[in-house]
Amino acid sequence: MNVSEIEIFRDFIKKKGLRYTPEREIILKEIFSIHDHFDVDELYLRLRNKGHRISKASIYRTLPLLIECGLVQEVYHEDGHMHYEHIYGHEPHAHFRCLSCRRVEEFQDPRLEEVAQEYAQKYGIDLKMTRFEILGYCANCRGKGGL
Amino acid sequence: MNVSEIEIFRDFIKKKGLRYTPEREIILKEIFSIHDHFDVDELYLRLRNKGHRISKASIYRTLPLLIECGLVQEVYHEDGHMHYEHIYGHEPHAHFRCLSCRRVEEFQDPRLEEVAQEYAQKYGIDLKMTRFEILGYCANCRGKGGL
DNA sequence: TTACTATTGAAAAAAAATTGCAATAAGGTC
DNA sequence: GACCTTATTGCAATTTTTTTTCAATAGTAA
Ligand SMILES: [Mn+2]
Ligand SMILES: [Mn+2]
Ligand SMILES: [Zn+2]
Ligand SMILES: [Zn+2]
Repeated sequence: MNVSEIEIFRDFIKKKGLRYTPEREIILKEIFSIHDHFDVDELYLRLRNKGHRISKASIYRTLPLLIECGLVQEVYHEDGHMHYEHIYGHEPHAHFRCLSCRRVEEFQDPRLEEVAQEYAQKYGIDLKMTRFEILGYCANCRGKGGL
Repeated sequence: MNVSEIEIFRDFIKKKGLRYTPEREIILKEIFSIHDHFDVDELYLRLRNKGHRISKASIYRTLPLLIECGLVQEVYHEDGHMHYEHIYGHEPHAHFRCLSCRRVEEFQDPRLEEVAQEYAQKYGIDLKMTRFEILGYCANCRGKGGL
């Protein structure tokens, strides 16, 4: 676990005139220890299992801050709730999701960033993030009659 | 309003052994009369204002069917709920969303489809849909201090 | 230390989506 | 058309997700 995401978060919090609390740091650290996509409930349970008594309200309040400073991203909405991932220190990547087995695969392609950059440049946009998703049936699931 | 989406939907419903009801057709027609992104509540209110007494439950039950047969798509999740659009008869397109004014712009780029096709081919995926989103601050909003 | 005020957890509330159920009606068969 | 089977409907209740309220706590600057 690198220390730089902590510095980034603290600087961001300070610059906004907010307060850097233990709860915020614990949430940040936990998120960067998850090397997968996660949702609020998973994060909450993980913290809880480690003995932390951090409320879901605090998680819901902290996530937007982490997203705003570019450390975390909403990845996809599935089963009625959002799924997240930490992104600092990772190359931007796209996601394939199987509509049947719900497997999620990541992949990269420089053309995706290119398209985003060019569009941002053309319209004077301050680009914050991109999301590219492919939905379909994986090789194992295709032909098995959909769901 | 083309008739072909109706045929597609009816064929799909029949092939699944389901029943083609007036409610389902009314929902379909209404969706194809909205030339914009919409959410469940907007759709419900539009139907209601036209005198239809279609329940939200029916809308929530019908949307997955329309998505499954490729007529409708989830576009983005914002303000805690999903937003949709009809896609039949439209070129695949990407979305830019301004994080400040929430404006949504559409644009096309053949490279996006290329990337998706190539990935699907490579891994034997039965591709159903792709979603490409750019998030950032539009030319009007940038520099105005974020939110 | 003191003062100010942002943050917290817990509970309540709000919002979104799903489900149970009795009445209805689609659509196949005669 | 009449009849039968069973999917679908609206409504209300429920579940799930997210936000908000509020009193207690605690971060930060002076
Ligand atoms: Mn990922
Ligand atoms: Mn669109
Ligand atoms: Zn699969
Ligand atoms: Zn804007």
